[in-house]
Amino acid sequence: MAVRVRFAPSPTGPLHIGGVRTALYNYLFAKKLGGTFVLRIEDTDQNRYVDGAEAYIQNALAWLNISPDESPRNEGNYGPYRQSDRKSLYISNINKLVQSGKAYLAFDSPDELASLRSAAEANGETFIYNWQNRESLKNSLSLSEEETSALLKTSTPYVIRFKAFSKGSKELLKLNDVIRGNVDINTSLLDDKILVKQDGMPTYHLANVIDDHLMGISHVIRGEEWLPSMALHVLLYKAFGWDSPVFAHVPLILKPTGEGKLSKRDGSKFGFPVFPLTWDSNTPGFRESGYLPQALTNYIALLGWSPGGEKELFSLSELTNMFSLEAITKSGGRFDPERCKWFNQQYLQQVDSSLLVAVLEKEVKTNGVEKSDVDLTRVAKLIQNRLTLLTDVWQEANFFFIAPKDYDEKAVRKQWKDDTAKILSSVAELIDSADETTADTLGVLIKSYANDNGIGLGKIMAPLRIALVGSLRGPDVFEICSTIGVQNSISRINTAIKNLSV
RNA sequence: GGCCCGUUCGUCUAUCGGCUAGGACGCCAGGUUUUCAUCCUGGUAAGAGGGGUUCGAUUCCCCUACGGGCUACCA
Repeated sequence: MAVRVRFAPSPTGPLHIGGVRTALYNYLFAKKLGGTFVLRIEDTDQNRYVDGAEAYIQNALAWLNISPDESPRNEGNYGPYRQSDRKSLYISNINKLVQSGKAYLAFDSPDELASLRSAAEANGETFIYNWQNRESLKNSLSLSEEETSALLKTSTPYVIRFKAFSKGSKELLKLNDVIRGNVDINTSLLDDKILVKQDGMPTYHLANVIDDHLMGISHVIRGEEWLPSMALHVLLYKAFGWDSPVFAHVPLILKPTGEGKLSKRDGSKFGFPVFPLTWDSNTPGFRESGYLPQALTNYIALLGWSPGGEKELFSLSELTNMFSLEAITKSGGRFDPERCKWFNQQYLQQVDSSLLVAVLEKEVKTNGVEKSDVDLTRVAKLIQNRLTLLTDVWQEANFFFIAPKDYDEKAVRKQWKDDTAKILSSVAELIDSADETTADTLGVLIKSYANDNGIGLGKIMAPLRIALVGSLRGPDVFEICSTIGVQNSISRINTAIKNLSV
């Protein structure tokens, strides 16, 4: 049978990192087995629909290089790919279920049910709409045919419920999950879930089952929050007379503290992004925060799945080759921002420096540098292994383009001595007279000058760095000197002498 | 409360009955770099508790504890 999997988010806002991982696992599984990865938009709840969310989902997947083979943007032979466009399919199928007596109409109002629930709660009990009390509630099972059609004639609002269990039927339902193995469920404990809402729209459960069947979905890979619904879904497939797909419920991604699943608000709470792309000013994305897509997919793939072995860095195609549902972990994993950053740093060191040059070009412009002869490729190579995030670029490179305005006080106090000014002006002269100004020749020149004049190199290097950078950090001094050029270097040295010598 | 799932270093994980329990992040120390970072080397640190089964349990079973999920006319 053809492998077809789907990622089926609701367009209720930006896609968060847990959803991203579910999508990734679906993608990896499909690609590994030469199957098809489908994106279906589950927009049956019009109240929660958020404009732009669907576009966001597709853009996020595209950024991560895990775009679906079939989607609303790129339809295959199983469309439409939005549930709001599939309403007629739900209606025709649910009618079959009602006719066969496996589902029924219920006229109880939300208010009536709410008061039943709170009354039960007051007694320390739980109200469940199921075989134990459905005969005493207001529905097409308890009412006579005449009563029911009278209610329908007056357009009394109703929902359609699934008849989950009847007295005398088999209680034990054996379920299988690829990740969790066998799960036995007592179906007499199930409630009669609403399948069609008063507004005529299907609930998740109904739409999901019908769509997965109609779209030929072979494997349902989804979050663990759906595990309690698996029994209902299997029962629904049976009621329709359809085969169930294979189920795999992946564990949840937890907050860094472990208290509950990672939520949308945790990003700002813990100071890291939880969304792939920036959604608004309160919800920053990994992309805008300086993460590389391959770093994110690598980290997230390994949060809840492991190929074994001791390698950690894998490309998307390597992940694909090794992926298997069976190797997915059973327990939830905490999101660890530090580890995520480490992956990014590793990838940033491997990336082609042209990417950094592009970032540099932009930063140079936005930081108001008017004219600069500095070789951007050279700067990119010098700072590349100093970056953790792409957004670190300017912080690591600004002094190549802008002369220091302030000097690190602590460094100056420690390294700027009485004779520093004198030494540095000789160094400036030395640089000025140099025939060649590569980092190497400058290094040789200054070192031999120090040697010939009995001056410790320490008396030169630290002050020179302070003059050029403003503090004791950054790449090799001779490289900086050579990269910004002789004239720049000399002018910075003279400025420092003027500002720092008393 | 009820139902379901889970539990190996602080965190992510390996182990599919033989363990001196391996790797990675983090942290600590040393080295390289006359700066900082990178990089290298080393160190730190774990199978929730109690019962079984077995020659032998981290691994299989049961109980307890703890954690998580679900319990909507949301997905």
